[in-house]
Amino acid sequence: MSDFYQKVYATVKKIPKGNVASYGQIATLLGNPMSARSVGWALRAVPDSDIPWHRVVSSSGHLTIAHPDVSAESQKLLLESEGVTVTADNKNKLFKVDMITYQWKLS
DNA sequence: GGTCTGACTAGGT
DNA sequence: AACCTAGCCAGAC
Repeated sequence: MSDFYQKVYATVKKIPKGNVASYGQIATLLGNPMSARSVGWALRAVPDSDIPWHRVVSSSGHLTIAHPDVSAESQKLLLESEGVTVTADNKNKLFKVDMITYQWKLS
């Protein structure tokens, strides 16, 4: 397991319940603003369910998940269970959250 | 060690 | 507003 993965997981764990963060935001916190794609790559291989990966969405708020065993619908349910409103676009083919309201803001 | 791929993004059509 | 393109970085081969 590379340091990069560890950093990503550690940062994702810090996202408060009921909030979401973008891939780019995570990357910025790691010190590499341009490595948003790599953040997604790390989340793809999340080792345990102890990590709130569902709180990470694209910068536009879309649930652009691509995982063999987990669907965007599962992510939607997880977010809603934390009080995050998830809207459905294009007849449930794509979900998204309101970043203005729910994006993780550092204090 | 070069190439390809992708849970990304910002900017342009 | 939906779609396309070009940069980015880390992993897999």
